[in-house]
Amino acid sequence: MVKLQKSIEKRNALIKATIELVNNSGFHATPMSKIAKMANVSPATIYLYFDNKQDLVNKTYLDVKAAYTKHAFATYHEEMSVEEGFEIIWKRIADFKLKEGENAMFLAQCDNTPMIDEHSKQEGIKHLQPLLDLWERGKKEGIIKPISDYLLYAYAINPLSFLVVNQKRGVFQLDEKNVLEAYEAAWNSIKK
Amino acid sequence: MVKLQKSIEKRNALIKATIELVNNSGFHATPMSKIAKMANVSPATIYLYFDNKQDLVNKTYLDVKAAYTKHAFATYHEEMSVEEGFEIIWKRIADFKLKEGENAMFLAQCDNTPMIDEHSKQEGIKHLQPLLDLWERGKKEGIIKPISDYLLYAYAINPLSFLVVNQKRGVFQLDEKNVLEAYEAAWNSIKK
DNA sequence: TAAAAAAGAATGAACGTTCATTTTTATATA
DNA sequence: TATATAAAAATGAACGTTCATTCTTTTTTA
Repeated sequence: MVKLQKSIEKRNALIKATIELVNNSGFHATPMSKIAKMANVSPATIYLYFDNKQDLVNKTYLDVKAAYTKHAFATYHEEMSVEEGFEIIWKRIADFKLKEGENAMFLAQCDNTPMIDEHSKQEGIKHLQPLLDLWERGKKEGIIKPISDYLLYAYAINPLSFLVVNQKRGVFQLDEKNVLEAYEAAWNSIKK
Repeated sequence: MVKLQKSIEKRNALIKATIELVNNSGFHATPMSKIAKMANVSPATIYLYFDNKQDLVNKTYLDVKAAYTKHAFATYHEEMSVEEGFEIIWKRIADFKLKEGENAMFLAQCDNTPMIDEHSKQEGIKHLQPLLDLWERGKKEGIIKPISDYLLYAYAINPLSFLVVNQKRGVFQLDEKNVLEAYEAAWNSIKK
């Protein structure tokens, strides 16, 4: 009788390879064989860690989304004022997108294609609850415009994805000055 | 001796089928055979109109992008004030995204994946020049923040894509009230 | 030493594209 | 106006390749 323990490093290598290859070629244009090669693993081994290709990309998506929101809320706590909370979260998100461009680009692709199962997408959305709660509080206190969460998200957070994707493509350079200007634009668009 | 004239209706049917199928399944998951079937055409016929699958999707992208910008600038002319010009263009873009959700969703997928050739993407960007010119003027007149065009685009225009994509997925409903609120958010984020 | 993990080769299905052939179209001729 | 004809347009079947997944065997681990 032996304890079941598949190596977590191998799983991580597979996730990492998936992100890089899907970023460069898209989901259906990256063969399992290539993912296996990049992770230094046999194609058959992938199936010890994931049910199939779809399961691999779903789990990759949820992993990255979890890392993203963990980073976003790391220094936030509910005792903060709405302004301070928003600034902290926004800047942590910007920080994630800047430092982990590959991950951010992968999320953008997932969110704009039919690549990920609807169920996994719904799971991913749940991670953002603390931000929605903060907005709820901001609306109650009359600090944030009383409009839909989707509108708030569209103008406050989502533009960062656009910037990161275009930065990765070499069209645009995000730097500290840009980030401050972007923060100001974000706050101006949602504050009352 | 006979004049060469391939039917434009058939080409349009192929483009339309490509948009719908790629929206639902993604580029690599839509076989040429399916596109052909939806356009009521033999698979081989596609190759009379396009070089190959990649060419088909590139041309589809440029067609949709051209329709998008034509719609956006239809009622704009350079004699307008910056405020008026921006409002007109912004609302025309919103109108396009609302009325032609399929097209808007297709553009969002193209802009966030490696699906389209880099060269075709560059071609697509050129269509937006009138908007960039307007911003240039707005910056000179001190009406618009003196920041990068990408930042302006990210906060003024791009959020609409997010809204349309999420609307199509049934998560969110865009209506006239929302659109007005979104316009206000857009203008607040870029005005000086 | 026995179960778990991993490997590489094999399998069968799906797909983009091409090929050989048929159908349509527009004009030239009677 | 009716017929002939040659090029263009369209077709369905076929080809060769690629890929996800599975199978059998080997290696690792405790």
